[in-house]
Amino acid sequence: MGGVACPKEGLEEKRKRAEAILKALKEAYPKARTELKHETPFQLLVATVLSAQATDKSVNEATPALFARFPDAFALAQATPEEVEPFIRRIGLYKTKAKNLVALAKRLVEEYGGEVPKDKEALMRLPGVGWKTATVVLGAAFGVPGIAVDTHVARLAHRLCLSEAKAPERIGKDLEALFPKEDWVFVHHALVLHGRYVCTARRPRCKACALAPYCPSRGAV
DNA sequence: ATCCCGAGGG
DNA sequence: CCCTCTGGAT
Repeated sequence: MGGVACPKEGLEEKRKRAEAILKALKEAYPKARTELKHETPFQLLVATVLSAQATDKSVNEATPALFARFPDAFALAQATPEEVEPFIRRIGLYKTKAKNLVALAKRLVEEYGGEVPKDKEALMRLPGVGWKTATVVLGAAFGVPGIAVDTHVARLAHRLCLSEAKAPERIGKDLEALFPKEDWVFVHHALVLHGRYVCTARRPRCKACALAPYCPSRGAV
C-alpha cells in the first residue's frame, strides 16, 4: 500500500538523504511557491480554503470572478452563501465552502478588522480552516516557518521514507526535524509541486524524478 | 468513520 | 468505471 517497507536507517544517514533531497528540490524548483492566484493575504486564505480536496487549477479558474465580485473580507461578509455558490460550484464541496467563507469573512470583519490574523490558533478557529490551511497561509502570506502536510506532502514523505507517521501534524514534525527552518516553507511548496507533476499518486514518473537516487520507493509504486 | 462534491485522468 | 485533487467538521 505505501510502496516498499522503509529500510532501517540511522538518523545520520536519513539526515544526509534529506540534505540531498533538499539540494535536488532546490535545483528542480528554484522558485517554488503557491500556484494559487491571489493579490492579498485574504485572497490567499480564501483560495486555500477552496483548495481542500480540489485541484488548484479548478480553484484558479474560479477565483478571478469571485475576487472581482468579493475583493475583500468586507465585501464577502455582506454576501449570503447562496450568492457565493455559483462562483465556486465547479470546485466541489461548494455548499460547505460557501457557508464557511461567508462566516469566515464575517469573523474577520468582526474580530480582526477585516485582516487575516498572523496567529495559527486564531486562524484555526475560523470556519473551514484547519491545521493544514492555517500553516500554508502563515507560510505563504507572512513567511512564518512551517511544513504544512497535505495529500501530496504526506504521500511523498512516505515514499521517501522521511516519515512513517499517519497524522499530518506528526508528519510535519518529522519533516521539520530533517530540514533547516529557513527552508521549511520552500520544502512544503516544492514537495507539493513534485507530487503534482512527478511523484503522482497513481503513476509516479520515477524515470524522470530528480529525487529517485534518494528514494527507497523508486520503481516500486 | 463519514460526509461534503464537481471535474479530470487513466 | 474508479481514483484523485494542497481538508475540515461532525
